[in-house]
Amino acid sequence: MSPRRVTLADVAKAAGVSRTTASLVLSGRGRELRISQDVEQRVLRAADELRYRPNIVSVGLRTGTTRTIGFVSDTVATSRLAGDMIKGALEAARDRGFMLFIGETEGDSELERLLLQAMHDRQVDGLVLASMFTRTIKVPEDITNAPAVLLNALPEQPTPLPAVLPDEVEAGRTAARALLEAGHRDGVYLIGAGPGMRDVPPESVAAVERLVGIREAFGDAGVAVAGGRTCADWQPEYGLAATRELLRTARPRALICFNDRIAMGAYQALDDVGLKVPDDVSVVSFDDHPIASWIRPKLTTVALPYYELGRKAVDVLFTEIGRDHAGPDGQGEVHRVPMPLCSRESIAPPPAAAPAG
Amino acid sequence: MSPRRVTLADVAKAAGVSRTTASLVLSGRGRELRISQDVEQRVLRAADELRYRPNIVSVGLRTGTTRTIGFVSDTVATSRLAGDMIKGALEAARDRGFMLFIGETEGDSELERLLLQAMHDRQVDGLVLASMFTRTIKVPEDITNAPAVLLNALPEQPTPLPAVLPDEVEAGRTAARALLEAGHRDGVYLIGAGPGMRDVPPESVAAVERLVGIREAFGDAGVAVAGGRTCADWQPEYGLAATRELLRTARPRALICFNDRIAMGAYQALDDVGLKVPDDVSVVSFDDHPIASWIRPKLTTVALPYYELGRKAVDVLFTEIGRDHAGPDGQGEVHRVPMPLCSRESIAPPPAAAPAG
DNA sequence: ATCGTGCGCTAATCCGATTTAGCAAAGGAC
DNA sequence: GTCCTTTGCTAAATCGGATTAGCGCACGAT
Repeated sequence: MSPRRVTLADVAKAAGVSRTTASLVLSGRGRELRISQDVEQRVLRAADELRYRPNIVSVGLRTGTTRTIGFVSDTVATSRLAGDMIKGALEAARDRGFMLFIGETEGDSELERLLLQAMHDRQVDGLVLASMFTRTIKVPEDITNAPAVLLNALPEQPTPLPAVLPDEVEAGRTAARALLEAGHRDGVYLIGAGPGMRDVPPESVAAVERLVGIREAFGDAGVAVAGGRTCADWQPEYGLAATRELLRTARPRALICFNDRIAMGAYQALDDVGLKVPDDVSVVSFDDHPIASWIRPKLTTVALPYYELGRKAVDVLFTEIGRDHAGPDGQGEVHRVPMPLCSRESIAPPPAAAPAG
Repeated sequence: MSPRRVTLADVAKAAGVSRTTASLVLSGRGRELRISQDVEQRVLRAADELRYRPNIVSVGLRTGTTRTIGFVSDTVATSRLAGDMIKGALEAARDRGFMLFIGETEGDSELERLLLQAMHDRQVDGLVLASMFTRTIKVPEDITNAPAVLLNALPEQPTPLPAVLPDEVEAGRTAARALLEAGHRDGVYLIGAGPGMRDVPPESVAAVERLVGIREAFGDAGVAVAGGRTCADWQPEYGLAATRELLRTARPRALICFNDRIAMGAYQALDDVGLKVPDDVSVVSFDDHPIASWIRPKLTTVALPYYELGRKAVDVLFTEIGRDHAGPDGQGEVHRVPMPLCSRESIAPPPAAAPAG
């Protein structure tokens, strides 16, 4: 079918030189090894005319580098949430002429082992180990064969692997400040976790860190959080239930929902009792899920910077690949990516506190 | 750092045989080439003890097959909608010991060219060309170098490439029947396209085919669609606007929304005028987007079978890879994947037609 | 003329497998 | 004893590049 691929030998023949010379010229080492201008031009022209492209498989075999990185996740690739993470990784890789292998473990460590093996069999130059939601993971042992980076995950035990994570603590502060700046000082309730540091779902790094940031910002402002409700799962129905429960005993002025889906449930609960967002109750949330701009009024939320996380992970991976992989270097660095506030329509000054502007 | 990988030569040495023999045994051709039981056992044991795994890069160079397929899309991978398509493809590939390269073109044909090149440079065994939403695409010429399949896309010009698509026409019938079976015969309106065959957004294969199915099912039942509204974009806000507009002049009994986001907007419009779903107005939709089960009442919708689409595409690709790539074989086959109805809470019998059950 | 020295290029090896062709030893026929 | 088979295994070539070592030539110095 397709005409055979053009190889270095073809180029060499067309230029009337040896494969060695052609290789030297094309790898830019012609000068260094004293190839004449004339020959250099001939080779370059031949390569161009024949549309020569080096076979990366061959290069991979000889040099050990395949210009390929593996992106292994529990279920990120196919999570509707974090596709942007892949996108960021994809583009960062593309910028450097690298391709991405994608693999999913679904949390199954046997699958993970197999997947990492398959990637090593294909001589990937590096690995990104990603998690759909921020959490601590057990770093598989086979990892150390190639440079690797944790994405949206922290190692259970100390490892030399660097990690890239959203700056959740600062996000917590950001959310809190958004309310404080609107003038809220009373009746601020949390939905999804809190108010105490122990009221968090297990395994959720995000919950803990967001809560830390929230408490810190309010603390600094001398404001006390009025209360909070945990949710078994951060889904709309649980947000709805938690908010309903809250409304039975309290009259909130503002809600900090721990994610947008919870906020969606909260909207429904508020609507049920005739409370208007943001006039009666302000709502701020986290993630910037697409629904945040679909529900009305549009939700003000602190965005998870998926795209940047993906990019950053690959960037860090490349410096890791570049590094001399000499001795054990202790603890991997943790990179925090800022979470920007998406100001929309769900925050207003509290009714009582709306004097002359 | 990591101990050097175990190679075939290591196994051969450990078993006290030549690399040839080791290769023969491990590739299962030992019997055929008269290798003795004794030697066979020695090789097998050595390979096992050393945990030998063939280097796929090397195999790729020698045999030309890399057990890798490329998944090229406009923006599927990172679309929150169609991640399941990747998942299906990933799992189908994994079942056969294949890995997936992911690439996005973002509709840029130059990027596409580069990406396909990069994949060929890595000797992929086959390609999936996917589109985020069903549409016709211009098939790049470089494609013919390897087996390929179109996913969620139809070729602009006839090609020998097979295509895998959701069965949208049948989905249209399914949606229509869901209403008919609930007893709806009057006041059925379409939101997003229709009622005429010319009232469809450009480029949207889904719109046309869904409309065909809807009209057919109603036609067969002797029922006339009461009317329809097109939407410039199938987003909630346009669904909201279109439904509002409709409500100004009509009193619908049932709505067929062309996707779930439109339905979300329709819900809002109905809510605004105090109409209850499904008691006053039944709603049925397409896609089974996550919000379909988040909004209240939960939306009955005809699901886009993303996961199955991805699986099917890879399955078809494998038969394509298996085929003798001999002569030009005319037109590629079109595979349609069924779209199942997700019955939830948004359909009820029309008020007048709710007699004794 | 002889030797040394750059210059400009190439032969040969390697990466880790697969695959073809063929060799040495044992067994059988005559 | 010779020749032919069959058996059981291996040497060598190959895939497409990168890389090391070194060859042949021209030129200048002696």
